[in-house]
Amino acid sequence: MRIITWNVNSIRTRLPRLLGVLERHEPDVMCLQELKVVDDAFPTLDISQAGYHATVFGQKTYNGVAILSKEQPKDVERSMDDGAEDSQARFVAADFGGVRVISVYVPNGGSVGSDKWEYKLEWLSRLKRHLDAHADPSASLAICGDFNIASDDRDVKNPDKWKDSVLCHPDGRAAFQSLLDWGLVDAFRAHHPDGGIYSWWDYRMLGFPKNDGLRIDGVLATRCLADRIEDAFVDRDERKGKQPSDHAPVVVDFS
DNA sequence: ATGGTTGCTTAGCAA
Repeated sequence: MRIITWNVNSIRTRLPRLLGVLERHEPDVMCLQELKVVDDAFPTLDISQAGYHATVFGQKTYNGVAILSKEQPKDVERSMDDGAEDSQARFVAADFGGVRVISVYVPNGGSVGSDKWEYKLEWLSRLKRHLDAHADPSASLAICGDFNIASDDRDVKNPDKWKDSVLCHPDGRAAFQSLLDWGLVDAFRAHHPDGGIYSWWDYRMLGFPKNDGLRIDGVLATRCLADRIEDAFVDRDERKGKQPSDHAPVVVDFS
């Protein structure tokens, strides 16, 4: 089973690239973030012609997540079901052949100490509580997405530059660790323990040409799934050329 | 300490 997660930063602008990724990598499941369109504007027909179902939780202008899949989704959820008031589309989940897959777009956090920062930490603790209430660490579960957290400095090209940012702050890293402690393995980390492979580069300041990157996208898998990791890589070529997303797709294969 | 770029929406926000 091949799972890809990709923050496309606008499905409208990225559709040609997305169709290319589907054709080239043939994922069984593809988690998307930052669609920036409402459900009705999602290119369902193009995705369908490419051979994929689309489970969409869209939003105008900001956010929006989806799961594309060869198999029909079952038991779709579009919220963490915790009764919280949340106007932001950042969570969608479905079952595919006995594997529960969640596509998440964790809040960026703006700047440390801001309202957006508090929202990020609260959102992460809600996700942890969601797992406590609705998931089982001994079942097959993969949380895939843009976590907006580089969990340690192995995932940061220039740690000194980024150490005080919302992507590397200790409070965010602690929240990420509490997800792992619940019973998840960072699949990409497990396959590349040395780090030095990144999934996001700022559009500004020549981020990509200088490889000033961070790995903030990934797949968190429960143990039974993580035991079956066969391969994990970043499709760095997708960050090249005209109109790239600022994120590259992260691919993980399970036997 | 600021600013740099991209996308959505149309001057300003979010990332």
